Amino acid sequence: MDEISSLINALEQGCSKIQKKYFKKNEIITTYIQKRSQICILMSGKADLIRYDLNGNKDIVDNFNSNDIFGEAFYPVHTNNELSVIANTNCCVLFLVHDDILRKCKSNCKFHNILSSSILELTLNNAIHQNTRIEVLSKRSIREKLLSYFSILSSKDFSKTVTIPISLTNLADYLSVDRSAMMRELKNLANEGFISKNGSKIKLLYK
Amino acid sequence: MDEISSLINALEQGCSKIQKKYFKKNEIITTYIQKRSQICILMSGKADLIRYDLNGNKDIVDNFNSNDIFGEAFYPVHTNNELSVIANTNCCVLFLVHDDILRKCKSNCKFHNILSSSILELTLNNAIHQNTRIEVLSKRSIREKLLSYFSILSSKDFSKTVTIPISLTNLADYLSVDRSAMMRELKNLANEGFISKNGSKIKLLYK
DNA sequence: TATTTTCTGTTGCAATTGCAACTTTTTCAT
DNA sequence: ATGAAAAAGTTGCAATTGCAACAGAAAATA
Repeated sequence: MDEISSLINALEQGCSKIQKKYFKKNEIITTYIQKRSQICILMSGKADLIRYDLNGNKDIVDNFNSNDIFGEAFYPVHTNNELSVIANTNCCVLFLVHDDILRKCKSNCKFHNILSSSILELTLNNAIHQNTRIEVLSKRSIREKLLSYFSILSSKDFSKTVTIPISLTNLADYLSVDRSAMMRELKNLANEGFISKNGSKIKLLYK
Repeated sequence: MDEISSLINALEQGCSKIQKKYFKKNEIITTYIQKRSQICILMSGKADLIRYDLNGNKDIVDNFNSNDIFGEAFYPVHTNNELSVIANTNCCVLFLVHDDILRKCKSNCKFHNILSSSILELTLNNAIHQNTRIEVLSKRSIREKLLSYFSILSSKDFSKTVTIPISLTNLADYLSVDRSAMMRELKNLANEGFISKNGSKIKLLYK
C-alpha cells in the first residue's frame, strides 16, 4: 500500500517522530492507558485489541491486520476497563504521536505533509471498516446479521460464493452473538434454502 | 472548534477546493452514489444519514451534528441500498474532495497543510464516536447496552446523573433494539434498583 | 507423532426480545 | 389556539436468542 511506503520512507530518512518496533507472538504491543495521542500502524502481522472484564474474561474488542491503524487516539476516554493490543503473530509496528505530527513536526519536518496525508488515508480506511461493522451489528436478528455480512463479502468478491475469512468462533464475536445460536441460524438458513454451506464456504442462493 | 476555524479560514482566503453550501430543513445534502472521495463537514445544524430499504422503510443509519465529518469516503462501496444525508434543521456544510486535498492541492495550495491536519483531527473524532457505538452495539442484551451507554455518558459528564441527549425513540435506534422492549428494560432496571428514571434523566444507583 | 488446545457442530430449556396494538403525553405547525 | 404528528409508555404473546453442556474434528505445539 502506497501510504505505508511513504511512511517507511519518511522513517528511513530520519523523521524523529516515528518509531518502529518488532514484537513476538503474545507480546503486548501497547495498552490504551494515558497515551491519548498515540497512533500505531501495523506494518506486518496480526494483533487483537483485548479487554479483560470485571470477571477476568478475555473479550476480543477488535482485531488488526497488515496496514491497519489503531491506538488510544481512536478510542473514547475510559474510566474503567483497560484495553491492550496483543500480538497474534510476530508483528512490526510503527508508533507515532499525533500531536507531534499535527503540531510540533509541522513546520520543520519535510515529511510532515506526506505523513499526515498517509495517516488520513489509513484513518479513512479504518472508518470504512468501522462503518461496515456498525452496519452488520445494527441488524436486529442473527439471520439479518449473517445475511448482511455475507452480502458485503459477496459484493467485495463479486461472487455469490463467499469464503468466510475468519473462524466461525470469531465471526460470532464480530457479529456479537452467541456462537451456538449462530450455528443454529446457519443451519436454518441452509435448511430453508437461502444458502448452502460447506465449512466456511457459503453459497448465496437468494435473488 | 479549532479545526473548523482553520478550514473556514482556508475557505475565506480562497482555496478553490472547498465549497460551502446552505440547506433548509428536509433538503437532501448529498447522496452516497458515485462520490467515493467526497468529504462533507457539517458546520452548523443537524442531519441524518438515511437508507430506504427494499420495503421502502426509512432507516436512520447515523446522525450528524455540528463539526461532524461524513461522506461517501467513510462508507464501504455498496451495490444495493442507497444512502442519503437529509437536513434535520437548516444546515451549513463544507464539501471537499479528498483526492484534491491529498494530491492535486498538495504542492501548490498554501492551505493544504492546515486542511489535511484539520480533516485528520475531525476524522479521528469520528473514529472515537464509531468505536463508542460499536462498544454499545456489541453488548448482547438490551440491559447491557443501556448500562454501557449510560456508563459512557456518565464518565463523559463526570456524574452519576445523566441526561439522555436524544429522544428515547432515537436511543432505541442507536442501540438497534426494539423501542418497546427497551422501555420495558428501562422499567426493569428501575424496579430492580439499578437506576432511577424521570423522563430522559437517569440516575445511576449501582457501584 | 502424541497430546493438548481450539474449533465446529448439536440440542434442550429458560430468558430475552421483537412485534403488534394500544393509550397518553408532548411537541410542532398552521 | 387547536389540530396533527411525534414521542413516551404499556402489555400479551410468539419467536428468537443465550446459556449450558455436550461430542467429534481439526489445528497447534511439544
